[in-house]
Amino acid sequence: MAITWQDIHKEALERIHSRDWAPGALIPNEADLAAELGCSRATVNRALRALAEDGWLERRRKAGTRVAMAPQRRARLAIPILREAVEARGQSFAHSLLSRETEAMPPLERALLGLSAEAVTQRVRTLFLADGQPYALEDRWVHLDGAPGFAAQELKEVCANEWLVQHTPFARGTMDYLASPAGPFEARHLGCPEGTALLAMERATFSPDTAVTFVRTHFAPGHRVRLEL
Amino acid sequence: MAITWQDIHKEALERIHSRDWAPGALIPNEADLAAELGCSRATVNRALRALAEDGWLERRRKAGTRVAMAPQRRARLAIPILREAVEARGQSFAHSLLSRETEAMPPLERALLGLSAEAVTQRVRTLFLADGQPYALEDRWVHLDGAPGFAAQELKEVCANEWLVQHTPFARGTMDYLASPAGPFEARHLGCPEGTALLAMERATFSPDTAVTFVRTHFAPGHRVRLEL
DNA sequence: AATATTTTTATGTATAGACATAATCGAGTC
DNA sequence: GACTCGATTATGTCTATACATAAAAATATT
Repeated sequence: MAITWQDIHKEALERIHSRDWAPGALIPNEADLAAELGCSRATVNRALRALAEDGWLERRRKAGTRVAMAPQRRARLAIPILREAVEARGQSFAHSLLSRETEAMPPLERALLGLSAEAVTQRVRTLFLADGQPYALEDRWVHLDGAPGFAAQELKEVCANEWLVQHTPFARGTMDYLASPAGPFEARHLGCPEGTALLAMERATFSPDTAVTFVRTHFAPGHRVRLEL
Repeated sequence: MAITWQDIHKEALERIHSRDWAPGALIPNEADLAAELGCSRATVNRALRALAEDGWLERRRKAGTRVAMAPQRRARLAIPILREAVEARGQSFAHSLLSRETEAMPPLERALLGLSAEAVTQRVRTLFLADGQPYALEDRWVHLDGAPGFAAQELKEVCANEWLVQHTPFARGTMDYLASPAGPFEARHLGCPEGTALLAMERATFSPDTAVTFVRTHFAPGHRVRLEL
């Protein structure tokens, strides 16, 4: 077959790696590259666009394409779906509902979701186990108006996380990672001393219309989030 | 102008959000969509491919395109370049070299980089300041064979991080986030009590040929990493 | 010299048409 | 039923061409 855009992609990456195209330098324009490499401009465009999306190149109309000063500025993170993360390691997955109450959100969390004090929310706390060992402790508030049907749902089989993923239209959100010392609650359920440094994740989720849920998850001691670059 | 791929992208996202195209369901093929929406198949392809890259759709040859069961499974993380992160918040950026010695890597870190015990490495510790306040504490090993010129470099003006980014061909690596209690060294330099829960990042970097560097960075208390979904 | 206007140019994108490729489906076979 | 194998089909990609658009560079105007 003819030259594929992957060929061009590979060739360009090699030129970047070899510093033939040095960081900050302007590279030849698409038309010239197409002529040099023996393919159409569209193919070159496809390859260079992919490299730009991954942060290797910076492109601007008329100004041309240059190698990024700090290459590889973006990484993809697979959003953890707890069940999959656990089962991918060949461990058994289980969860147990610790508590579920209709409870107003604290002002701080409420502000993050942009909800008024009148919004009705439910607090659900769940412990996740991998091979019977504590894996993560989830503290979740669900905005009932944003998740119709949630209140009526038993959470024995399906955990809150999975129910929401499958039943609410998801649009956007934020996810923060931070370190947090274990409080009495986390210490008891994760089986570690109070004050242990734990990795925590805070996630706010919005449907196209309104806020849906805010979660704070504490992971068991030693947990890591890995990104491949 | 004619219909753009962004139009199709938006239209498709709306159909997903409205559950007109429900999770798991098969959507019409490209040719049909092109006919329905009044554009060429290439335009539809561009839009659907973008949605697939962001995790909204799953595409397979012959099998067709379906809405992902757990939509939005990937997030982009902007890899922190400390100087940029600090300056983006309008704060002044400074760094101070705490120590620099030729020192063998501990076996654990060495194994991560796949280096033999003979590899010559330098250990560099740097404190980063934002508006004069401690921001992050970096503990770095540099494999001198993988970073030619590093040993001769003064690190007063340019910090190790920036020098390496600009002078070594970068290819791939891993990045882990974890929680770690402050030891005496971190406590002293970050100005917090020993045992404080700190967010830490471990990063291994490889050039096309060999391992380049391993870094462990402890961030000041309260630090967060944010991902936009 | 500062400012406004035009020209130029590299990337961005749409199109029709063609072929490649993977995977499913169904027909025929054992 | 289990299997092989070819037909079918949806996505993947390349091509050539055309025009759009942003922004830099050059030019004209004040």
